[in-house]
Amino acid sequence: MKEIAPELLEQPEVVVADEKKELAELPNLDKWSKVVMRLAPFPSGPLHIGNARMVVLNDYYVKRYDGTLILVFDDTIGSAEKVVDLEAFDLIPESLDYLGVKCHKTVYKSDRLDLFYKYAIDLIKRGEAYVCDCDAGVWRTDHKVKGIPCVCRNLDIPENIARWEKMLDGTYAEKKAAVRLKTGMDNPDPAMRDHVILRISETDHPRVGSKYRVWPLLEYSWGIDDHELGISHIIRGKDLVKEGKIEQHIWSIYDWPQPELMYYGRLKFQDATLSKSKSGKEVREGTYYGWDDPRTWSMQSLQKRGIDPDAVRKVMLDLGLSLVDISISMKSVYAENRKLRDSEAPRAFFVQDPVWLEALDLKRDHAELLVHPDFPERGVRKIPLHYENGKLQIGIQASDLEKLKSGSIFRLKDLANFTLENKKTPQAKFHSIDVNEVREVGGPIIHWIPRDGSISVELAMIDGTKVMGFAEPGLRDTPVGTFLQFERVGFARIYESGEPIRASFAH
RNA sequence: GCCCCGAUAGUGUAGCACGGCCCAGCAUCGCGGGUUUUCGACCCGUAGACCCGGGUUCAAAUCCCGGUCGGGGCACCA
Repeated sequence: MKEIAPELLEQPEVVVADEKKELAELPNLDKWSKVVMRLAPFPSGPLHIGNARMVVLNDYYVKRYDGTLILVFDDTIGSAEKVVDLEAFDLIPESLDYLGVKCHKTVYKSDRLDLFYKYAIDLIKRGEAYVCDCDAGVWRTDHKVKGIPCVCRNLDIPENIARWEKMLDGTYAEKKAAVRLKTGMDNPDPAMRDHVILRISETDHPRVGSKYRVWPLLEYSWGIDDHELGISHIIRGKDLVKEGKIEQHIWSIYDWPQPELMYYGRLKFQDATLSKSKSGKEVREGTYYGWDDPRTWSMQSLQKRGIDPDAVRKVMLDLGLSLVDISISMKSVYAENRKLRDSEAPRAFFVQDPVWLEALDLKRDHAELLVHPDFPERGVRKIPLHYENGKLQIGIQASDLEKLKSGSIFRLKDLANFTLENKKTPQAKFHSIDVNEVREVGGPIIHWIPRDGSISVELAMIDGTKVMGFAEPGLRDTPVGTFLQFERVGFARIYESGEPIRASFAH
């Protein structure tokens, strides 16, 4: 056999697939000496879970090819609806830190107006752009829709330069003139006909004040900057494909190398409403308690809840680069988080709004429970039991008491089995120690806390409400920042010590 | 109205550029069972999809044509 067909004896060299499913290669890598990508958030607040796709995808590829990642604050003047918020310049880097994203360089669009002006003049001189003083509404109905050029389009270059000066010096008021790029009035796509690339705005800018009154539009500023910054690959949402086409038009005029454009579809969460403007309003008005309020779905809020950034990254990467609009559930993030963090999370008892139960005849002075059921080597937690006149007060969840029938047997987890004597004024009598006694009859095993020694806990829920309750005494010594599991309640993270201890519910 | 894009199980995704290895893989959810002193974790099993119609071909999830449905753009927003 060995001589006839030795290859059959050898173990086939199975190519072991990478643990992590790799995304597709970036296109045309050979065209570029280095992968350079950029993150371009509009600074109106921290990054939220919906922005994570853009961030994670770009960061992933930069890391994969050892490239450069540039953070570019897209802080042009915006509009009445889109307003730059100064604190976002700090909140966004904070969000990125959480996600483990490292930007090699930070750039502000609002620092680059002179550059945009320089190219604007050049474009006008080349006859590729013109200053249009038509009313926006009239231009839309009479020219764009019909594909008919307006008179401004055919004005000579000196006249256009003169008009440009008038835009800068204030002769033209807001909305009275704008620079249009000659993308073509005969373009079959009305969206592509001679788009405005610079316009007048007298609004004060939070960073540069009233220094400039002519501001670029996104597609123009990027047409210049993607080249100036040496960007090789662009990954962005598909709502920007028209802008991409306009950028390509600009790159063609100058015969610049064309960065690779890639788009992904819209991402919605079935169980989270994402609105940065609404969140901003609620934070300012104090309805939300801050940018780390879970209702903002900001990175800060996820961090506070103890969501591992790698859970977010994993989910985002799993979505890939598809153009389809998708709707996913936060449950997938939670599922990943559980995988990542369940093993580290110590267990504890927490009872919300406890009802007090009098436990009779128990002859133990403490309970011993495992810190983590899967890792007994991590030791035990002790819950001391104090008796007053031979009586022991135990707090249990109202919903658990409700399900119990008088006379039935139940177990206080890791302590003992009891028979419910009285439900109205809750009283239970010691039945037995062995867990099997309750298992055999299918009785419930519930969590509990002793009245004496427990510590009060405020648990911030995902819907913004805060619930009060008590946790076992040992929680006093649990460090701030600990991600733990309240048994039968869910995972949470302690973010503040004291009385009460404050924790944020994760999932 | 005009232009562009997309369509694989409940949800998401792989495969589609070079048709056969795909009676379609993976994850999650569902269901059943096991284990566990949690409604957590773990283990085993199970169910579930190529939008429709035509064409090309020995062979189509993959190519072509037509349709349907869905999304986006048509701002002096980003």
